[in-house]
Amino acid sequence: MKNKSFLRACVSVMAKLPKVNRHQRTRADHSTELAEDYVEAVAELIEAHGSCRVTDLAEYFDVSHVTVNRAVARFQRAGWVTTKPYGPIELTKQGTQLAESSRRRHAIVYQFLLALGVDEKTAATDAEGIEHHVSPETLQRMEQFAKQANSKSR
Amino acid sequence: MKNKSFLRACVSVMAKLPKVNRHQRTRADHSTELAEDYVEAVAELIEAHGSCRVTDLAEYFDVSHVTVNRAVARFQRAGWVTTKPYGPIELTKQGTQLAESSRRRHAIVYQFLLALGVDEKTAATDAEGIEHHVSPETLQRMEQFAKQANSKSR
DNA sequence: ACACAGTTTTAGCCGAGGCTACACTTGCGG
DNA sequence: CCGCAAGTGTAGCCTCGGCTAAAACTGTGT
Ligand SMILES: [Mn+2]
Ligand SMILES: [Mn+2]
Ligand SMILES: [Mn+2]
Ligand SMILES: [Mn+2]
Repeated sequence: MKNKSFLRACVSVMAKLPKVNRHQRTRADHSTELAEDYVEAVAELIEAHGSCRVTDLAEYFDVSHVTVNRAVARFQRAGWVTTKPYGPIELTKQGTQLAESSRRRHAIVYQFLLALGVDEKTAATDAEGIEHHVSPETLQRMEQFAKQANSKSR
Repeated sequence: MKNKSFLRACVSVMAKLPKVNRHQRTRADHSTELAEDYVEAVAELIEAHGSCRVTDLAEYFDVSHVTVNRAVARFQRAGWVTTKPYGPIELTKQGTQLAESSRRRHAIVYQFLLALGVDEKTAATDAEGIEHHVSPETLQRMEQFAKQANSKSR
């Protein structure tokens, strides 16, 4: 019975797994996840078009402009972006910082997946979700691995 | 200006990133994420205690028993678990299958992070979030890497 | 100057996933 | 067999993140 032994293997691996509040951390990650994607997108769109409007973000994320509008209002309250009525969306100092660290992390995760041998499209998709759950320590390991793989292939 | 050049590097990496609907995939991942964690936990608890009750899950996830109750009702409607009033929670055939594949994926991601050099506690925490965003292709690469690292160290 | 198209905002709906307070079952120990 | 603690369920609240429909604003071309 191959299945039975696999089951036992799983059990033994997961039993050793330190279970101290890891679900709380994951829930916390999710609460900032959308904000991270938004500030990243705002930064990208400003660089690409010179400004970022509600409709740009709606198209970018493939959601309705109404959804964007309410999200932007939340993130304004949180201090990451600023907007005047009917005006473009800009990043605050904090927002810029968050965007930069998020983009750095996102880029590292993406390049890491490429270095691991994952194809570009899959790497892009997976990185979009994975990035928000990567701790500084893991990120550092990923960066190191990607750099190493890069230098070898050159 | 170190910062300026880093910024340009980020831009060039992310510009090449295939952006076809990756946010939709991430949103889809999130909609099944909790279900995956629940069936995993139910399987674990049944193995450990012989049965799984609402309070076990509440303690496991560190949420209120009410939250668990409603989630279990949702997952019963979805066909992953069964419960009778005031009775224990069991997995359906589908639920058992989902639990097995989720646990397998979770274990691989965890061992992969260990192989990458991440410490146990951090690996456990990060794996809890990352697991839900790892595609079959990426999972296969991670498994391969973990196996390789394991055989080297032996 | 003004109409009209495009953009933004508001109103109001939904489900998921968190909570507290309270009500109801169940299973024991005395 | 009864009472009480622990477990389970219900009622009702919240925020987030999705939607459609409709109203309000802006900016451009004639
Ligand atoms: Mn990102
Ligand atoms: Mn993302
Ligand atoms: Mn899991
Ligand atoms: Mn998880």
